[in-house]
Formats: sequence, C-alpha cells, structure tokens
Amino acid sequence: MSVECRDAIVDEPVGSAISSALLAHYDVHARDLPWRISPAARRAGAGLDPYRVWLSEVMLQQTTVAAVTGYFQRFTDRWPTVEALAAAPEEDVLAAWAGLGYYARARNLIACARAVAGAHGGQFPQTEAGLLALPGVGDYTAAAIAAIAFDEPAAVVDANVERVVARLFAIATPLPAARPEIRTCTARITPRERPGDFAQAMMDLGATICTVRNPSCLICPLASHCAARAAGMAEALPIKPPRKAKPQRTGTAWWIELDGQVLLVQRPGKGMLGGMRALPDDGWSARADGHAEPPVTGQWQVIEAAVGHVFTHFSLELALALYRGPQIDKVAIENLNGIWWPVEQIAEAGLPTLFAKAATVAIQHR
DNA sequence: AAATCGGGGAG
DNA sequence: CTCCCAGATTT
Repeated sequence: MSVECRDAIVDEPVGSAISSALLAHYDVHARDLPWRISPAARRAGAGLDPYRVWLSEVMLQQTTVAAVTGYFQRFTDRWPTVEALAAAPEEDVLAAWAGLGYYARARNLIACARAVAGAHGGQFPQTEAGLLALPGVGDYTAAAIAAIAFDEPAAVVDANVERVVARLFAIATPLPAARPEIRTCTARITPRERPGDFAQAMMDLGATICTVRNPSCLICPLASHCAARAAGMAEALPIKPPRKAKPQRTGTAWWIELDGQVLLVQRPGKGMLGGMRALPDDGWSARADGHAEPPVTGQWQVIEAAVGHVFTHFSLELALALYRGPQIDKVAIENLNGIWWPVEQIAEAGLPTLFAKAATVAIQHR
C-alpha cells in the first residue's frame, strides 16, 4: 500500500498544494512559543536571531516544548547572545541545564558557542553543511536552523515530520529503514518560499493534530492529500521497531553532611550525567549494580529504595545512606575529591533530577 | 546498524 | 502502567 515518493507521484503541483494548505493553516493556528516571533513582526520584516533558533533547537532535541520553555527563558535572560554564553563558566551552564536531561547537549552547547564566538566571529554558519560541522548539530538541527533562521529550503525531518510524511505518502516501511524515503518526500514538498514556517508548521501539525495516537484527521488541513487517511491506516503509521526491555539496577548514593554542608562530587566528563555535580555513589551503571561499599568507615543510616528513577535504557532503584558519625576519616574524604556545598543552597547546586530527588529524601531524614 | 544518553507529560 | 518527544554521537 506504500506510495512511492517519485517525481511522477509527488510532482511540483502536488507538493505546492500541500505546502500552501499547511502554511495557510499555520498563519491562523501557529503555536505561540518563546523562540518564535509574532506574525505581525514577521510581516514587518523582522528576522529570527540565529542564536535563539540554535539554542531552542538544541534544547528541543528529544525534549517536549513544555519542558523546554522555562529553560529557554532562563538561558536567554542570563546569556542573551552567543558571545555571553561562550564566556560563561562551564559549571554555570551545566548547572543551568540540570534537570533537562541528555547532558552531552549542554557540553556540546558550550563547545558550539565558543566555536561560533571565536572561529566564526560571532556569526553562525548560514549553510546546512557549515552548521552540520558544529558540535551537537546533526542532520535535523542543521536543517532546522538553515530553514528557520536563514530561509534555506532545507528538508527538516524530526519525529513529527517523520510521522506526518509517513502518513501523507502511506510509507509502510518500518523505521528506521523508511528514513531515506521520508527525507526524499519531505524535500519534495518543502517550498522555496517560507521554508522555515513550513518546517515549523509540519512540527505543529505533528504535535497537535497528526498525533501518535488518535490523530485529529477531521480538522487536519492536509487530510485531502493524505494517503494513509484514504487507506484508513493513519494511526498505524509510521511502523516502529519493537523496543527492548529495560534492565533493573540498584545503587547507593552517599549523603555525608558536616556543619550544614554536604559533600558533592563532579562526575566524569563522559557517560551518564557526564560533567554534572552529584552525590558520591557506589558506581552503579546501566551495565551493573553498584557495589554498596561505603566510601568511609563509620555509622550509616541506610534508606532502602529511597529513589526510583527511569533512564532511557535501564531503571534504577537507588538506596540512600546517610553518614551518622561518630568521627570522619579525613583521608578517605579527601580521596573522594569532592566539594562541600551548603545544604540550604542545594537547589543551586545543579544536581540532575536523580540526585535532586535523593537530596530531597536525605533532607527529610536529617 | 545498534547502543548510549534524561526526564517528564500524555493517555 | 506504556509510549514517546523539534536527535546526536559513539560503538
């Protein structure tokens, strides 16, 4: 039932009819988002700031609009330009990113800002190829910035567009094998005029109408063009591979508090929660449980299953052990290479959510 | 091609 | 509870 996306099928008039219908709908129903500008300002000729487009796109990678909005506001208030972000201490940026997840994005964000502010003289590259060379900028983000900030007719394909296009052309090939065909079809319907609005309109459509479950085909501006709709198979597409089961791991975090300060560590720069401040722990990972051996001798109050947390590829049940004295082994503490942080200011430590939850439990048991 | 890497919101 | 989100990078 798959409709091949060839020139003969998706010819110029058909592609134009789709983009025209979508843009007309977008002009009325576009979501009002912090990284967008008003239609009135747009008509007056205002352009989008590439810095804000880039920042929003990186934050939105695998992350919902609702989760990003507050972070975007705080980042742009605190660092209004790419030069300001480039000049910020790395620990400040990582702490500001805490809770948003996928922390490699934050590390790449800093590297990218410094590359743009330095080697590129403060200007983002304006071509897809140039953007693609930046840290943390892949196929999707390069195309999105090129289209939205620089008016280039790039094929912007995110998970929303994958779904919309797979349905429009009834592409029944399972993902990820269907991606080349989806990309070709997306390029075929991307207009030379307003490519940035088109990309955002496609994503709005996927987020609000052409949803994963229960798509609202009755109000869809593209319903008359949709092959999956005609075949009664819209909700079944795209076909996704089965997902693997998550292993269940256990670990222990250590709460060592002296004189109102708790010992934190900075995690290694790569891997899980890389570069982030954290409670010291027993080495749990996606591959293995933690060893549960306390880092210093003494009396510990253990709170079993203090925190349950689900990561992308495993679940973790984290025990929390609170140090209860009587004395502290100064040498062993030094070996932890930690930093003492005022407990009253723990919210400003920039702990990832797992450890923020653990800290909350610890404070309740103080 | 498959695995790694967070967190939260929707249903 | 399950599913998935404006993906990139490494293996």
